[in-house]
Amino acid sequence: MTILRSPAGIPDATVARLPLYLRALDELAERGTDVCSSEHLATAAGVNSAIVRKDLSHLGSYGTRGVGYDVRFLAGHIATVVGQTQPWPVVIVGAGHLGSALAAYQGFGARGVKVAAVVDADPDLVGTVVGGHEVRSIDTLSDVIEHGEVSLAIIATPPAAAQSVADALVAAGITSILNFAPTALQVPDAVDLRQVDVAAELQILGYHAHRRQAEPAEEAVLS
Amino acid sequence: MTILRSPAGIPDATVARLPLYLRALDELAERGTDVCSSEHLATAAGVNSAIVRKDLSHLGSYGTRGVGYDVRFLAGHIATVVGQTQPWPVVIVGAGHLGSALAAYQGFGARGVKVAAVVDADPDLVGTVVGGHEVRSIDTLSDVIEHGEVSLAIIATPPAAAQSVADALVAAGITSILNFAPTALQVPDAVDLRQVDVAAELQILGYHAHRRQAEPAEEAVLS
DNA sequence: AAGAGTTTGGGAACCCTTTCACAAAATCGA
DNA sequence: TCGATTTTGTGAAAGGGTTCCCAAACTCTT
Repeated sequence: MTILRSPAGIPDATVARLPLYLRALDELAERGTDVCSSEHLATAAGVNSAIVRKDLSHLGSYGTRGVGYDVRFLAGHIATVVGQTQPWPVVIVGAGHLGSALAAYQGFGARGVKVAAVVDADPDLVGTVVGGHEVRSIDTLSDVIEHGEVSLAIIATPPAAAQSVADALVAAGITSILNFAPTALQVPDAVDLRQVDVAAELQILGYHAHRRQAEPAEEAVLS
Repeated sequence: MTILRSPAGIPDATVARLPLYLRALDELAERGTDVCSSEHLATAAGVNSAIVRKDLSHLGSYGTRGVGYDVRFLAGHIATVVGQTQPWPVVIVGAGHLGSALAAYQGFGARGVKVAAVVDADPDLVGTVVGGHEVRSIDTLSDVIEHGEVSLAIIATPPAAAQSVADALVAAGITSILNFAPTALQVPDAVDLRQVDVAAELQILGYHAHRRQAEPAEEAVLS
């Protein structure tokens, strides 16, 4: 049996926060801030300062004690670490409501993501334009991928179609998939799969809301 | 300073998986499966069986050794635990591409979520219909909330507007927010905030893809 | 030059989550 | 009825991640 190592380097939890730091740093840079403390960055990123320092220490020591971090330098360094020196080209599979919304999203550019293609199985949608991208037939998927146009894929199809789309993506050599369809996809270990499930997020919120209602607002601890 | 307890009961990691089990169980029930093992459910939910058993043990002992779990019964029980006996009404703030896509999403009903209202600040959008919901003015937000129409809120606005929307939601008494805007919102401790950041998800995938490229496919461990 | 004030980096403790492993409880076949 | 087989439920171990805390390193003021 094969075990997929996650060899050297950066803990998963840290990797998941690097994009937040990057976003926060870009914002700070735009506002003209040259240097920021871990406390400052923590607030901007929505986490606490201890975790910022620990996370950044995994990337090496780029801060100055008594001063803080150089905003532009740190942003550049994180961008390098996450491989964002060039925009990542992504293919969006599914040009329904969600796929169209993603295709039209203007915020990708600043975050190192470029929509390279939008494909759909519905002949009526093929040829239409969403967010400046002409929808191609799903039959062109392997061409698009194998010609090196894309390295990341987003699945925005109905759940029933998601598994066969995933199979096609994997067959064409894609190893990174972001799945919006609410279904558990089966992919090889070597493929990196992330899931976004909006209904599940709401249900999690619902659980806590439900408990708050049930319980008579228990006492807060500590003076 | 106030500390928000997460008092008795179910670990956060388990709560986050309950919606997946619920979805998987509903699928199994539709296919006519009456009983399933932890192994079976694990495959359907995309996790491993040890975790399924541990998670379900937090809800009480509802399985039968040597047999498995009653699909319908377990689904009903989980639905009760997550407070999904009645659909949760949600308000969507922002009727742009993403807000419209969410408003039009047909899958919420089956997952215990009901879109109660869609609001936007743009006068040109107010009065239009998205996914069967007439867009109301954002000025009606407090009315909608205070009249008990909704208990969950989705922010689907541009990042610049997100904080003021969050403030308005909190002022109106909302305590559960799902934020799609790529910005760190500042809310009171008592408010439950979850974040969906599509670009960040892609950047995380990018990091791993980047590493795969860089490293010459290191050896697998174990024979 | 020296002392006061800031802020990083990282060791150590703590906490949460996952995985392991197996006794207990059920079914089934003979 | 009994032994073989299946599968749950759960202690215990292992593994990560977060938080705490403080020495070290820097700036600033006097």
